[in-house]
Amino acid sequence: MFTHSEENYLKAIYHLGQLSNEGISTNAIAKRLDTKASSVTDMIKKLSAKKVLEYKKYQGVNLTDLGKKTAANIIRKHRLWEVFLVEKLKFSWDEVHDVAEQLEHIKSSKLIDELDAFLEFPKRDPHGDPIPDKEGNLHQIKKRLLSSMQPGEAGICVGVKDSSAAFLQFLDKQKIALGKSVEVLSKEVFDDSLTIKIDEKELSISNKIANNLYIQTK
Amino acid sequence: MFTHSEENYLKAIYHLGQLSNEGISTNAIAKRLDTKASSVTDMIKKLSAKKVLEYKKYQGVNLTDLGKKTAANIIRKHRLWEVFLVEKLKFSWDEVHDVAEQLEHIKSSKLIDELDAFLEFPKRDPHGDPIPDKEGNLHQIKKRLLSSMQPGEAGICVGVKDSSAAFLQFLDKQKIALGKSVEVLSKEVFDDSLTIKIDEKELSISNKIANNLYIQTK
DNA sequence: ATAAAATTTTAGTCTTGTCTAAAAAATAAT
DNA sequence: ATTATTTTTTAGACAAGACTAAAATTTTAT
Repeated sequence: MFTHSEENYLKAIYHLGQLSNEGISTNAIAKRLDTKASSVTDMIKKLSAKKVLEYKKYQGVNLTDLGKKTAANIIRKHRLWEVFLVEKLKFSWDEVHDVAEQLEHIKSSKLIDELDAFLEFPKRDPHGDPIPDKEGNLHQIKKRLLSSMQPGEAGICVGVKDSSAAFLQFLDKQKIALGKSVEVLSKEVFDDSLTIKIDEKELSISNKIANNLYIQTK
Repeated sequence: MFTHSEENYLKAIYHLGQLSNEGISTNAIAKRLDTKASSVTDMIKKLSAKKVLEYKKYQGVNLTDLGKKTAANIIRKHRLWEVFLVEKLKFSWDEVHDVAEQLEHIKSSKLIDELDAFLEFPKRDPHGDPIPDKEGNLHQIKKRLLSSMQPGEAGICVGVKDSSAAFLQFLDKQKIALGKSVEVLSKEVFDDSLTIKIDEKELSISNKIANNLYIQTK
C-alpha cells in the first residue's frame, strides 16, 4: 500500500517516463511536483525500497514493472473520476483536475470497478487521454499535433496537450471540442498560424493553440 | 481548512455530543477513535485554537457553532457518498462505510452540491440516518427502538442503531429492510424476545436485535 | 584537461500526528 | 477527610515528509 505522497511521486515519474527513455532526473521530478530536489532524493529511496523503481545514485530513476502498473492504476482512477465529474456531475473539462487529484487516492478496488461499469467502461477521459485498463495497459490512439498538419489535411479533434483551465476555456469559447472534424485550409509562413474549417466555419488559430491540439488523421 | 485527522476528531466529537449534553471527555474521544488520551489532548488544543471547540483543562470539550457546522458538513458528505455507493454503484449497505470514510474528506463544494443534485437530494442515508443540509441542520425523524414497543403496536422500519456489517447482513438474511412495515405480535417475558409480523410472515427476534432497529410509529 | 556550473546527495531541522511514561488533577471509596 | 483510583495532562520521543545549507558528484565550458 502506498501513501498519498508516494502515489503522487509514482504518477509524476510515470508521466515523465512517457516523455523520455532516459532515467528520470531528480530535478525533473522536483520541478514537476513543485518540491525540492532533496525531498525527491528522500522519497526515491523509500520507493526504491518498495521495489517500484530502480535507483542508482546520481543516475536518475526508472519505474519497475510493478511501479508502472501501480502508477497506471492511479492514472486510471484519476481519469475515470474525471469522466464521472463531467458526464454525471456537470463539471466542465477545465474544472475536473483538482478534484480528480484528490479522488484518485481513494482505496477500494470495488469502488473503481463499479465506477468503471457505471460509466460504461469509457476509453478516454474528457481531455481525450486514454484510460488504462485494470492491468495498466493503455493503448494510445494515433494522433498528431494540429500544428504539424499541412493545408488540405483533415482529421478529428481527439485530445489536448495542455489541459490548463485557460486553454480549455479558450477552446470552449471557440467552440472547439473533442470529436469535431477539422480541416486545415491554409498556413501562414510568417507566424505559422492556421486557418482551419470547423463546424462549416473558418477560424484562424495561432501556432501556440495548434501546438496543443491533437488530431487523428487517417 | 482542516486536515484529514482534524476532521475525524470533529466528527467523533460531534457524534459523542449527540449522546450527552455534558462536555465530551478526553477518554471518550480516545476510545471512539481508537487512539490514546494523550493524542486527544494534543489535538484538542489545536482544534481549540481553530475555534471549533471550547476547552478547559480537565473539563472535557464542547463544539462551538462553527465546530458543529463543520462536523455536520463532513457527515453530510459521508452520507451522500453512502447513498451514491448504494444507489449507483451497487454496494450493499454493509460495504459502504470504509469507502465513505475516505470520500468524506474530499474538498470541493461544487462536488458535493452536484452529487446531492445527482442523487436527487436524498434525505437519509442507506442506514436511515438523516443527511444534514448545507447549513448543517439535520431534522431527526421521530423514531423508537423496536425493543421499546409493546404487542399490538406497529410501525415502519426506518433505521439501525448498530451499523456493523454483521448486523446489517443479519437483517438482509432475515429480509428486514428499511421501509418495511412491522407489527409486534408478542413479547416474551423471559428474555424480552419479540415475535413480529413482517411481509405477512411471523418472525422471532432477540432483544439484542430489537434493540438496534429503529421504528417510526404514528 | 582543468575550472566553472549545474545537479544530486547528505546532514540536520521542522511540523504533524502519534506514542509511552510520568506527573497532576479530579473522582470515588473507605 | 484522607487514601486509592481513575482521568487527564505534560514531557519527551518517533516516523513521515518536507525544508535549508553544505558537501559530493557529474556535466559543461573554456
